[in-house]
Amino acid sequence: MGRGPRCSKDGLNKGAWMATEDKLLLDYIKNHGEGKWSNVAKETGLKRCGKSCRLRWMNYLRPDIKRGSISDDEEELIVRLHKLLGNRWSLIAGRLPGRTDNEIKNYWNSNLAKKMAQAQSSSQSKCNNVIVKTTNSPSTVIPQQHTPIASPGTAPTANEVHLQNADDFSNNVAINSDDLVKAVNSVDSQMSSEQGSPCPSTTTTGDGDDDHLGSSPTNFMMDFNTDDHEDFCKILDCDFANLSNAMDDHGDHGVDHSGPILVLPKQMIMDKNVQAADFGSLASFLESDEDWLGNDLNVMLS
DNA sequence: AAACTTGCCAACCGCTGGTTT
DNA sequence: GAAACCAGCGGTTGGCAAGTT
Repeated sequence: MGRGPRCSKDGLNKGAWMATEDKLLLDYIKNHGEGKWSNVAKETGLKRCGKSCRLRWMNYLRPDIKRGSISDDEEELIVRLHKLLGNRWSLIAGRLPGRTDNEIKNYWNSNLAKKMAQAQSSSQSKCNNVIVKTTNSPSTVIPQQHTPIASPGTAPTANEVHLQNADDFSNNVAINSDDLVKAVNSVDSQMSSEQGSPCPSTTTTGDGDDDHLGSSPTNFMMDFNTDDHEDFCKILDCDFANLSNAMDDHGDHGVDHSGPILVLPKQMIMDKNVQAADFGSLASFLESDEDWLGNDLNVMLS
């Protein structure tokens, strides 16, 4: 696409970083702040490309990085977030203070993927159906034609689960999960600007304005996992148009949704009186031990 | 003790999207 | 508008340590 390689390989070091290289990079960041990675090599004499420097800083040298094993709570959060977001490691990491996307990705691949695969194989033998949950009627059981998206241990795929008839939509609302991700990002930036500071759940590196730690998202899921559902409601309030569009479009089966669709109980979303309050119940729903993206929330693609 | 296997994790690679020139 | 630059993301790889045969 008209661009050469970003990291010229000539004369650059590769592989594990030496302590002296770390020191050069740390000194540079101390003096100049994060960013301008392409200048690091020029100004420090470090024989590493900017990309490599950035990675070293983000994954290892940053002072707020939490070392040590992943706790049970963190693991549970990773599993839940992965169900919601798929392999969007940076988004997941943004909700685990001190953890890097690389660390979470590695942890998933080496630990959780296997666990999830085992859990899935045991549960799949019990049930090969997808349940569409409705507010006013008993759950509708639909023959599963494919593995639902976000099945444990796998990234979301373009699999499809067909409803038996269009009436099954009547009590449900479709939310494009990509829109949900946008909403999460949107509220992140909104809350950051409201607070005029980086995410309260992440620590800053020191003194300056350029102490932004990457995207510094709010710790929405961590907060959400406490009893405070306010942030979750905020998300859906602040970018409700996205969700509504996906919802409105869903009656038209010709609409091309780019991502997987979550089907939620319609009443939970449509009733203006409960717009905020009922997302608390949605929060409770998501909080529950139910397999909310696998079965109780039907996941499908248009 | 040596050879082999397995698992972990830091780092690399290719790609994308946003911004600048 | 095109090209170049840059930051960032997710998939993959390679080296190392621990465990097993």
